[in-house]
Amino acid sequence: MKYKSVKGMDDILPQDVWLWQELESRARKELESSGYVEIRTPILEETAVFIRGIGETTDIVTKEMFTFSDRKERSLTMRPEGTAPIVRSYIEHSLGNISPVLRLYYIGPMFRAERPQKGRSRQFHQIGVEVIGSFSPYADVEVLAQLDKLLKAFGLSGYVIKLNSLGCKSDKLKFTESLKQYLADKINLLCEDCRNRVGKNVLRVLDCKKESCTQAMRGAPNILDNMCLKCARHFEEVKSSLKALGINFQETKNLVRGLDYYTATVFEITHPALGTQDAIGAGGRYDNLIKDMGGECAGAVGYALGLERIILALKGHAARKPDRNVIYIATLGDAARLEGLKISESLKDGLALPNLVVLRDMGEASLKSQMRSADRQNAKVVIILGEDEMKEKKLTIKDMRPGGSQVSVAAELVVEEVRRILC
RNA sequence: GUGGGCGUAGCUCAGCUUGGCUAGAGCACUUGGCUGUGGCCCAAGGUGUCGGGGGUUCAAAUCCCCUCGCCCACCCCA
Repeated sequence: MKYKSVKGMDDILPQDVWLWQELESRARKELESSGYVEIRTPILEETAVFIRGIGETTDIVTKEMFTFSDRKERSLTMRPEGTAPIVRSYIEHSLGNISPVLRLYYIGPMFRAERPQKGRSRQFHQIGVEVIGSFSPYADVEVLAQLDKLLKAFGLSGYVIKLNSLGCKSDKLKFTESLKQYLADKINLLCEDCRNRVGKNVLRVLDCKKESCTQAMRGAPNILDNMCLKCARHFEEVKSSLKALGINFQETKNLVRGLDYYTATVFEITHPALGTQDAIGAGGRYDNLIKDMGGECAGAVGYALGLERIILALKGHAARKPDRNVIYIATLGDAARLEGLKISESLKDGLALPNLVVLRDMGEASLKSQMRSADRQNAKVVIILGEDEMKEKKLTIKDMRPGGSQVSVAAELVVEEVRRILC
């Protein structure tokens, strides 16, 4: 085979695409009915948007971005995530003027140059939400409640919402320092990865699964103990409101997010069906990002869902492929073929059927093989137009469902007759 | 970047251990049996770089070396 798709970038084939369309349309319906509006930002951004936005020491920025120079030596990057571009757009177009609290959503591909594995590819798709313009804990609650509802709308069950708070910027800093101090004389007890993490992102040592590290972390300082009163209250408010709404969550004190911009509330949705990449979605607050990127100070919360991972989690009890109402027009001869085209147009115009699909045969296949393909396409009705029918200005309409019969009607009456059979 | 597994028909795979007939099966696809009627049944239809390259051998899908690709896991993340 000469050409194949680029590593980690997969085709979504015709036989699978319905599920993607189904999930996307459910998401749009769900989110728009709650006042979210879609935003579409470009695939490419100036590299600096991500360095500033995600954090220059994060793994995403240091080793996972598709970055290249254009013809004028500008450094461009294919977006590895959706939040930084949206914040860029928010500032660039003063979107805060639309309304003090802006609810945005996006659906689209993201790109990270990682080694592919189950639930992880180099081009993957996210559905994400950003609420910009509020520091209130109720924004967090609204977003989480909406997220829970969206997952249910997808038909998902068995997922777990993990919740934590990192505290505000200065809390985070203080906590990072005290962790480093705590670990200063324990470096030798940690695994190789964690020794690295101490300098780069100490918080990650908290969720290392290695026995030796978990041991060493016993007695480590707690995030909650290092949190300022305001952040502690914020977190309490989020938790009690979620409980009041009946939304189940697990408080997970070692939950840490890898992107630098997260502050205060952070969360992650995991699903057991996935394998080791078990997060189907994650998000949190990013109260400093907008200011850090050059905008006015504004609070914000958001999350992103990995569509590929949602689909993996859905395997087994996936949504049913929607039923199509297929009408197949079988023709014999050139004149009939033209007439068939006209009929298919009048059927599409005249029949107000949901999911109506009118198929026509292209070539000069025998009636037998046309009937076969009609059957394979699950046609409910076949309209046969041959020489006899042309001569008499009539049509044969066959009901393909088990026990269905076949009638001959005048050409002008097709729409009516098909409606009688199908409706 | 680091481990491990796997590459034979469009798909799922057998054959490889112990080298040897024209490299197979099921599914799918096309056509026909039924010259204008689907599903079931029957029949016929394959120029497959046996992932690629090199080596060993009279002989390689099969053994050896290299390489590429895919998958799973680490790392990281949605």
